[in-house]
Amino acid sequence: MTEKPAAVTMADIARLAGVSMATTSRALKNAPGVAPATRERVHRIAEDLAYVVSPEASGLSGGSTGRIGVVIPSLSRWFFGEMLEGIESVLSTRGLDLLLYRIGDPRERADFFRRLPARRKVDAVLVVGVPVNDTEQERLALINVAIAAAGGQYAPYPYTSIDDYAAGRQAVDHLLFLGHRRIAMIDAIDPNETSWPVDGRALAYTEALGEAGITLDDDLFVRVPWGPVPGAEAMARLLSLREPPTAVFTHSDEIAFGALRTLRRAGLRVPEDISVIGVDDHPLAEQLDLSTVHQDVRQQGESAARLAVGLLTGGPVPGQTLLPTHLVLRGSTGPPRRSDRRPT
Amino acid sequence: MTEKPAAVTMADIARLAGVSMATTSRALKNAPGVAPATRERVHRIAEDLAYVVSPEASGLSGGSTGRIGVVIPSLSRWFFGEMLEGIESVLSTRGLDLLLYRIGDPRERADFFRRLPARRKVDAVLVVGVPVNDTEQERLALINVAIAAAGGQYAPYPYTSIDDYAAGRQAVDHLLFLGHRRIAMIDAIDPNETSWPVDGRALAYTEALGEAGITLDDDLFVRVPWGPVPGAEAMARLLSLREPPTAVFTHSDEIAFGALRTLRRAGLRVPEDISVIGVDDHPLAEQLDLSTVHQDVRQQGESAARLAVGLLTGGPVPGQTLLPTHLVLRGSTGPPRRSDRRPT
DNA sequence: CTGTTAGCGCATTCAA
DNA sequence: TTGAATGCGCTAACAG
Repeated sequence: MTEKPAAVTMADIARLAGVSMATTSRALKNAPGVAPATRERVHRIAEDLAYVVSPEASGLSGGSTGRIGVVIPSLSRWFFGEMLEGIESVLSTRGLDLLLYRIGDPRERADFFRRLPARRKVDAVLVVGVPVNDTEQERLALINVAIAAAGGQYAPYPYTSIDDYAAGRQAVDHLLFLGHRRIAMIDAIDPNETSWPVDGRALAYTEALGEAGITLDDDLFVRVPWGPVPGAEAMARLLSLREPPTAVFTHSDEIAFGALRTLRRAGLRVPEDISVIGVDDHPLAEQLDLSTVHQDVRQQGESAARLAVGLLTGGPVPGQTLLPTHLVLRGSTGPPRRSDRRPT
Repeated sequence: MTEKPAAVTMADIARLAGVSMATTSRALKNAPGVAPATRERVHRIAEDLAYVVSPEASGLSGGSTGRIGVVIPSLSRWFFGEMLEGIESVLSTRGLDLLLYRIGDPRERADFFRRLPARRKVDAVLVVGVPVNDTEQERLALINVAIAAAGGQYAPYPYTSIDDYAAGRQAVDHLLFLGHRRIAMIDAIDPNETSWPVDGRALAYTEALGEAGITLDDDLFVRVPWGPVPGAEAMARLLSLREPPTAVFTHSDEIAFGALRTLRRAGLRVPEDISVIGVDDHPLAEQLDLSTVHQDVRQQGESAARLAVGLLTGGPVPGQTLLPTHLVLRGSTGPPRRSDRRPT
């Protein structure tokens, strides 16, 4: 292996420009107090030599890293990918680098909070979709940097998300409006969580039914791990009831996809026999003609990233940003059959 | 904002341990030449004080960053998310950090290669799904670090991917085996690319048909931007032909999803009227009962990450790793109707 | 507006 | 096996 050629240093360009390193440094970072002519000369020389400051040296000396750590449970799921894209887009325009920390299963999670691999490596941490419990909060505090959160907030950090309760109400209220009375919900549980915090969407389900004077039926509320396959199985369970629901509200679209599949296999028609509605407006929801509650995940990512940047620059940041959601009605929802309207 | 408390430095733990910083440094990194007792004492004290070395200082002094830059076109698409997950998993076990650089549209791309934001920030670069042209290769070389690639390789870097040609043959040969003669392909083009390199899957399509003695029909080969919506539109175009195909091979599953939707809306039955097969084995392919060619994307990510790490540690790395693919037959493919077997 | 002076926290010589 | 000395490349006071 050939040795790396020594990189161009600031000293080099200072010499070439005939000024001190201090001036060079100021000129390069566009700090005030440099003659325009000098500044331009320095910039040109730096450009010619394709010079870039060493982040290590700069960080060591200046105290900041120019990096933001993003802690996230998944990279392959659409929701998190979209979120990450939003985050990345604002960080990159701010010239900040994005350091990725994925914590999927409980082991990785425990490991992250025990070892804190982000220590001394980032200026701020952005926690995405991970409810941080008290113990974890204590550990996280050791990193000693600003912390913000997005999409699933159960800790005292500034955060951005949708209003899950409102989203749930939009879906369930619509089913009620269509005339459904026997409405099921397939909720998602995180198998990693010992005690999952109150789910806004599930709360919306129970309250909406309650307000409509409908007695809750435990059989109609099923909780499964996230994903299309568990969604399909849950739907099968609902179909095996003596009196199946006429409509199903799922925690997210990808669960609904599974549910739709079960219905198709069972030879049932949607929405004539059963209505289905999800949450997300996943890109494939349109392909599957699934009614859903739209949320702009990318925008959540952008907003959360701005929070993190705001904390960094010391600016005032809102403690909580709730982004709006709205119904997207497609072909998977409709009124129940007449015979179902007035249950025996 | 309260001032950050000064962090624990190596000098602190050296003092506590009653040894020099040199010894402390050696002990901490388990370098040879330290008495076991000393080493253990140092480690214990470091543990107690929750000390971690400053990567900035260590990097500045030692010369490496401990970071790998990943250049990737999308984060929200399943393929890239899955790839990233594979990459992240091996890097994290190696104690390396993952710096994310997304280059989506041509502007971001040009910007990346012009500014080279990864300069001096990483020990190696992993390029995912981005064909790097000659000019870009020259620029990339300026970063002066090891480079590896994954999934879409058109540059002289060690890389991992599937054999696109083989994957295409698996799909098209199967359609031929079923008895189809009038087979269409919906290929994906990257609108960012001026001259897209030869697509292995498209090549497989033309060669397979050629070997079967089938004359190519330009109308049956359509190229569209990636995604379900373009896929749906392409399918519509194929259906508008005087003599539509009896089977369609799509560049990827997500294009096939769109195609399936068009067929459903058109009231056509799959596979009785038209067969559809994709590539990827996307998680939702099963939900949609789509036949496809399976590839293990996560494993590609892992393999590529190992390449990058290998380059770093100076170990010998294979120039090219091709991962296997295999047919997954589901309900979207079947023999053509008898009347179609012998076209007039 | 510009230069001088000190470090930032650590890894390496080289001696001992 | 250990320690002292030196420098990695840059920023931040402080003077001028």
